[in-house]
Amino acid sequence: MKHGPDIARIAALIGDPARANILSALMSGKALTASELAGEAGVSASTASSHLGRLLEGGLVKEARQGRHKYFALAGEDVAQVLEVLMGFAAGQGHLRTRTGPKDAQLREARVCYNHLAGSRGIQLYDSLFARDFMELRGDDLFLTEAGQGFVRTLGVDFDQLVKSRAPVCRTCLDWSARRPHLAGSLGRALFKRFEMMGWAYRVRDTRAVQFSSDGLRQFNMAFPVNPGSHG
Amino acid sequence: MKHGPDIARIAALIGDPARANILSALMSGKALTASELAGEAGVSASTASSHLGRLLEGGLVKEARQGRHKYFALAGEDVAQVLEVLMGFAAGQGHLRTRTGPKDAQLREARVCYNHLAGSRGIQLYDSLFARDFMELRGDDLFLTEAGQGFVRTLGVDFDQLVKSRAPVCRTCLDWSARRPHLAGSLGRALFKRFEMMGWAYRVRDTRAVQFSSDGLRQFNMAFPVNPGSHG
DNA sequence: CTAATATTTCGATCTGGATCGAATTGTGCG
DNA sequence: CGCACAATTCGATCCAGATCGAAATATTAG
Repeated sequence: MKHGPDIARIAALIGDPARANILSALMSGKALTASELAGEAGVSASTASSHLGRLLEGGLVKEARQGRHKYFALAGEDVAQVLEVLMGFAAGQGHLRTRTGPKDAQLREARVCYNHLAGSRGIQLYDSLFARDFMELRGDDLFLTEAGQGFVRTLGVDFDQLVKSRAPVCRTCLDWSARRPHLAGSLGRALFKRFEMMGWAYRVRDTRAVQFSSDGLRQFNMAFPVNPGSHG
Repeated sequence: MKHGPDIARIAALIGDPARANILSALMSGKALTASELAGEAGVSASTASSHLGRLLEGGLVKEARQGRHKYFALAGEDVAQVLEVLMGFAAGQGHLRTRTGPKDAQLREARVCYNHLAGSRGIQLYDSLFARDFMELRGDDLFLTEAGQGFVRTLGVDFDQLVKSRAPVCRTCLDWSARRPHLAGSLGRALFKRFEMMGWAYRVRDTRAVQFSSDGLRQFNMAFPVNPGSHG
């Protein structure tokens, strides 16, 4: 009866507890098999398969066969974005599934959002890039400046490679806890991958939490300093 | 079976077509009666009432009795935010309920997001405030600079009044069409209200679309100039 | 090829919740 | 007070879809 995008369709997909659990599990960015996801969601393999079929058709997840396993992952950052915002709202509603624990604080500090860094550290990264004129807005899109491109290269990011692929390099993703944008896009993913490779940070098993090593945090803070009050 | 916020609960609320229509209708920012919403959703009064009860309990809408009518509105900007992002994703999925028409182009240009300006004009406003150093980031939050406070006063916004109320003055809302943040918060609301009062823009009946008058647009462009490539 | 494991399909069941119309309650108007 | 209209409650119906177990199918390992 109405105009506008069909939000009911996709909200209904997320609205089932089993599917929501599946999607939440995939927010870690790791691709998981159908049986693993069945376990996460607490349902039988057959029901999980049915749910995955639906999510697939709905464009929320994608599959990748690999050997005898079939791996599932979120279809893209758009999906992660939607889930982030939903989580942010649900959390704000005070309807946390489990009471707020120490794990939660860690998630606010640093976590992975599908494949890029989120949480306070993610925001720090985003702000720092702006503050140092490494990133800027042109029209409606984010771009790295010349200086910014040089900068990320010093961090070991193959920038030319990123540009070659058709995926957007810089993109905004809204933060779960702080309600502030942070850096997504292929650059966001590449940077986080570098942090992992350089041993600055690592993922906590079976969680979205990201743990910085003490030395890694120092290096991170040097690479992405914060100058309060000088956004731009 | 999992950690993290209960997104299924709220997604399920949005996931019903009738409720989604109700929420979409409320995105116009206007408060509507139960019967009006029933009409929007295309269901009987009794079912609408039931849905509204659910939405109320779920914290997505709030009610305000006024005379013999009971007006419903979105519970807050958080809700509008969630709906915006969902719409953005659904639209990107190519699952528009109706094919993209002229109306749609107008929505991209300027529309109301709950109570503040969104679309290209909303982004222009947001960017311009940054470019002219009227708004800045301190830590995780947005603030108006001294100059910015003076500026909005020249537009007729009672800034002190905004600060007095406990609601956040500046807040980010992610844009539906352009995937870029724009200004929400009580300032976003106040500014849009001023645009209406000054006759710069008016809402198109029964739509979220915002139409600028030709003179109003000129004034708007003067007040919020765009300097491409100089974000900050 | 055969065995083992992963995944999907099928058939059957069961239930939450969406829906409506009629009756009831609530509120303001005259 | 009583009428008119708004809104909710109630009772009844009905169905999409969530679920499972078992059987069928795929895929790799040996």
